[in-house]
Formats: sequence, structure tokens, C-alpha cells
Amino acid sequence: MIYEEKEKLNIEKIALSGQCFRIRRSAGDPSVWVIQAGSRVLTAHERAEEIVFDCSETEFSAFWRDYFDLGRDYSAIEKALDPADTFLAKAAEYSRGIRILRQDPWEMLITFIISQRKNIPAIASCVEKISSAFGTDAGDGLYAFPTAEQLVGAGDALKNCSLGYREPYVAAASLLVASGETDIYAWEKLPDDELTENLLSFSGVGVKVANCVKLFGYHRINAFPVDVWIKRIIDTKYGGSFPLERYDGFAGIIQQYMFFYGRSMHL
DNA sequence: CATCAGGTGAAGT
DNA sequence: ACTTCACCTGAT
Repeated sequence: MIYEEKEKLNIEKIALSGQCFRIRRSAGDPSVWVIQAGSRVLTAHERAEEIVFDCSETEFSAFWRDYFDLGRDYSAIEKALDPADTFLAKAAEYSRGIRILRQDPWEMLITFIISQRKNIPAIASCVEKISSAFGTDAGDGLYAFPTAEQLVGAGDALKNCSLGYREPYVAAASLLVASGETDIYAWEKLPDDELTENLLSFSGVGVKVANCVKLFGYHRINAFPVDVWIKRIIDTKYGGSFPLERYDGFAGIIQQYMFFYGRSMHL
């Protein structure tokens, strides 16, 4: 068993923050969380002030501690905010416990190609469909996120997953990665600008999706995805321009706070 | 039934 | 270079 304070790691907030579509409450017990990453599954019990993971210290240290980015001090982010920025102060406080997960680049690439012009439940539904249809059985009715090879093998069946016009994008990316023509894992060591350029070369990946893949799949925490919510916040709260340069080096964390808080207020 | 949802790519200025 | 528009699909 591993215990973490919710002030430091809040699974519910992360599940609602839009960075991850494979964290769900258990159907039988709403205090139980089922967390999936690639082919891994972790269950957790939520208590008033803490979260308890069903996991040994060895297993937690081997994967999940880094996955939840527990090596970073997020309280330092809050201290670095502009004291005059009351919106950001409220957003950061409201978002306390959110972390930028270290998710898999392939899973993020496909997930965010799917995400365009879809709402969060629809994205989660599509991810669930392709996983259960083509991913490896992980037991208990759960399935791993499908590999590129598995999606290539899906063939026309990929058209039955509500992907709509995004289906050819997913199929093309799968072919590039499965064939070995594109090695997205080798991109881990590229500088930000080259990584961006490479991601944009995928059909169906524009600036916004590339930034999401950078932030959530490659842990480039300076990436700052601008979607309709962030744009709305910048327009209404910042008169159309946000002082990104002030938060150079961790702008992505600021983006998550703004998104999570702004969305909760239905701006 | 029209509109919208965490955009993108192609076509048109 | 910047602006406009169509686009699968499920939900409201």
C-alpha cells in the first residue's frame, strides 16, 4: 500500500483535467479508482485527505512514482505566480493536487488526434472502443491501449469506433509507427522545436494537438496548448494576451491550472 | 432539427 | 501569411 496526500496528488482532479482519459471511478464503488496506463492497471482507494494505492513500494517506485511526476515540487509553482494575478492564484489553489502525468507518447499521439472537435466524454468513449476492440486483454474487463501494430491489424474495423473523419489520420499514424518508418520514442531526446516539427508532420496533428502530445506524452512541461477554453480565458481574463514568458520552463502546469479552473467555472 | 464539442487541412482572399 | 469552411459523430 502506498499513501499520498490529496494536496499533493489528487486523482479526481487529474481525471477531470483532460490530460488523461483512462482514469475512472469503479462502477461498483465510487471511492475506488481504476487507473490505466498503456498495459498497466492500478487501483486506488480515495479517503478524505489521502489516496491509497493497491501497490507495493517496489512496483510504485518502478513506474507509478514517475508517472505521477512525484519527483517535482509543485508547491514551488504556486509561489512563482504573479501575486497581482488573482485569477491564476485562485486557479492554482483550486487545482492543487493536479500533476502533469508522464504518459506514453504513442497513446497520447492517437488520443489527441482523436480529440479534435470532440468533448471529453466522447474522447474517452473512442479511446475505450479502440482499446477493447484491438488492445491486449488485461483481465477484469480491462484492455491495454492498442499498439500501432494492433491498430494496423484492425484494418476496416477501425471505422467502427466513432472516429469519423479522424479514422484515416489514426490509420496513417499507425502505419508509419508500426512499419518502423517513424520512431516516436527516439524523439524523446530531441529539442522542443524539432519534436514539434516532427509531430506536425503527422496528418491530423496541428499546433494544438502537437502541444498536447509534447506536454502529456513527452513531458515537455513548457508546452502550452491553446484550445477553445484557454483562448476564452485569455480573452476574458487577460484582455487577449497572456504573459507566457513569465512562466517559461513550466507554462504547461500553468495551462492545466487555467484549464481545470476555467472549465469548472463554465467561463 | 440546429448547434456544438479541447482542430485540422484545403481553399480562398 | 491570414481567413474561411467543411468535416464524422454523439449529445443537448
